[in-house]
This record gives sequence, C-alpha cells and structure tokens, in this order.
Amino acid sequence: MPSKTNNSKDNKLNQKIAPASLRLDDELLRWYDENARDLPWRIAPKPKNKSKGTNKNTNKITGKNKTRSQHKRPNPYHVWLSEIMLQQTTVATVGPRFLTFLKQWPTIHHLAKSPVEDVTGAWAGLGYYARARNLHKCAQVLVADYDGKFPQSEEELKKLPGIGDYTAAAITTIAFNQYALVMDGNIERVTARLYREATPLPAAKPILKEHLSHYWPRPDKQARHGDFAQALMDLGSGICRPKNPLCLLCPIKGFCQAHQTGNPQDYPVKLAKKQKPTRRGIGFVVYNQKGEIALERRADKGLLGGMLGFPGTGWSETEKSILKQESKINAIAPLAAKWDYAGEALHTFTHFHLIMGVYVAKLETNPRRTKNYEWIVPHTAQLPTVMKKALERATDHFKNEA
DNA sequence: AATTCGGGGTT
DNA sequence: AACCCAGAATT
Repeated sequence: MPSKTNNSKDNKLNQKIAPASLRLDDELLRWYDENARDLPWRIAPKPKNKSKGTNKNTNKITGKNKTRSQHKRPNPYHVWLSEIMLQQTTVATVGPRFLTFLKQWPTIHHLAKSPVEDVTGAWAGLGYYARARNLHKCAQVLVADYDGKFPQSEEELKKLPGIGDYTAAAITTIAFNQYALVMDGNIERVTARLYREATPLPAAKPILKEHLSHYWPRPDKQARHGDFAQALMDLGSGICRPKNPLCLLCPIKGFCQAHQTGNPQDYPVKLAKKQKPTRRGIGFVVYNQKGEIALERRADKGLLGGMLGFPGTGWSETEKSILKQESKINAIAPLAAKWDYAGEALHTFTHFHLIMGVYVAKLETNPRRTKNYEWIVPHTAQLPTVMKKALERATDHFKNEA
C-alpha cells in the first residue's frame, strides 16, 4: 500500500526530479528508437540494421528528430484491426491471429462484404465476441458512409461501433500521427508510478490523464505522437512491468517519483475485485451417423453472443446437482438418444467459474438440419474455448470406451 | 459508477 | 489462485 497520499504539490515538486536539460519525451523516444518491439502491425521507428560486423554504434540519433514524424505511416486498417484484437488481449495471442485474419480479409472492403458468421468464426477462441460483431459492423459503416476510409479525429472515430476512448486515441496517433492522449493499462501503470498516484483505479483514470498531459508532445506537426504512445506501451510491457519492474533499465526513471521515493510495485492502486461465483449447467454432444455434431447459434447478445455452442441447459449458481438420472436427462436433451455421462468441462469466464456436465450420444441416423441446430464436422467447427473443452470430454469418452 | 463481456500467460 | 492484458458497451 502507498505509504502516503499524493497531492498536487508533490507532483509539481516531482517534475523537477530530473535535470531541467532532460525531457521525458526525448529520453523515451530515444529509447524507443533502439528498443521498439517488432510487431506485425507496426512500422519500425527506424530500419533495423541486422548485418553483422558492421557499425555497432547505437547512438545514431543525436539531433532533433525533425523528420521522424514523417516516416512511413502504417495502414489504418491494420492499426484498427490490431487495436480491436489487442483489447484486453496479449500481444503474444494476437500476433498469429492478426496475420491469419489479414490473409482472409486483406482490406476493409473484403471484410465488409463477408457474412458476419465468417468473422465471428475467425474470432473463435479470442474472446469478447462483441468485438467481432462490432468489427464487422464498423467495416460496413465505413464502406457505406466513409468511402472505406477512417476518419482522423477521436470524436468521429468514437462514433463507430467497437471504438471507444482508447482505440480512438490509438488510431489517431498511430495511424495518422495526430495529437491524442492515449491511456491504456500499460500507460496507466507508467503514469501512476511517475506521479505516485494514490487514487485507486478506475476513479484515477482522469487524474492520470491530467498527469500524463504534462509530458505528452504538443499538437505539433513535427511531434511523434504515434511513436510516443507506442513507446509508453512498450515501456509498460517490457520495463515498467506490474511485478518486478526493471527500473535500472528504464529510460525515464529520472522522472519517476515511485522509483525515487516509493515502491513502484505499489502502483497503480486498484479497487479490490469481487470473487467469482461458480455456475453449473449441462451440455449435450451428439454425433450423427456421418460423425457430425449438432451445434446451435447462440443469441446475438450476451455471453458468447453469435457463436456456435452445444445445446444444453442454462448456467446457474443455484443448480447444485448435475442431473445424472437418465429420465431427467432425456427430458431436457435436444433429441431422443441413449445419453452417456462423459464428465465435467471446467472453464473460467471473466466473472464466474463454470462446471459443465457433458452428456454424449451417437445416432445411427442423420437427422435433418433444424432451425435450432446444424450438423458440422467436429474438427472444422469454429468454437469458443469452453465448447472446445466440452467436445474434448466427448472425444475422451469415446476413446476410453473403445 | 458498476457490471458484463474470454481467454491465456505470469507470478 | 490472483493478477494482468494496447477496453467497450450497457445498465
């Protein structure tokens, strides 16, 4: 816990920690030019010289970076897609998914004319599926009303589905190098440590923005807004980590109040989170004679909205007993069959644990596709993770039986 | 201002 | 287990 409450007087004091001759943005961008992560959606701040035995001088940038803001900009479509995928999702997870997605939909026009089911299918396993539905809707709006081009202001971007405060600012800075104050989880942490901000998140967010505004490059055409934002995020993920920050390697430690007079690990302060309840339910995995499984398209809103899933009961905290009695199972099953119990699939969502009892059956017929569910070859089904786990229970069951 | 949205990696 | 992640939309 922070040992002491912050106040504005401390902050003004703090800005004089570093020598007046040094500027945070200069130091950070200098670090970024040498240490920027190589990411599929990113244009490197400068070409990397990978040839061996050549110039090892790393301090090539000594003058003002006047032309830096005019280096090649990334494709706005790529920036937008990556930012949507990166919402609450790690760079390691997004990397390969981003490349696969781009291969399937090279431009926003391809994306806009594709069926939404193809887009949610490609999103399977990534989570937060409203992102996929909003992504598709946003593409259609941009093609229909914006000539397929992204607006360059935060205000206009925020009107689009799936684009909120962070993503609007990120696109404005990264794709167009316009001024916008970007505040994500990484930058929140860096800023909270710079100012040793004791107000807990999420209430601290506007305060942190105010703090950071003192350091953000002015709305100047020469300024490197996009690189500054990405540098802060790289710093947050690689140096100013939640635990065990590498302060000795930090290019802006001279500006950091937590590094100098506190414990960086204590920031940002966050409100305690509620503990997760456990819900229970039943899922039915049934194969037809061709080896296909019955899947239903879930409602467009709510959990796993618009995704494929197994027929089953709802998921409830009050239903304590897995119904093992065959008579009751037959009453709630999607169709008549000899149902076997295949065990539990365990999964944890953002706000609850799930224990799903899995029942399995094999038919010797091929029922028609109905309004409620369709038959799909298992290994081609684009399923959310919890449903993949249920399918795995079924697969294990028949493997052990054989 | 709180809650609802997934899933995987780290510690 | 708890925490975190280039958060947004809804209530």
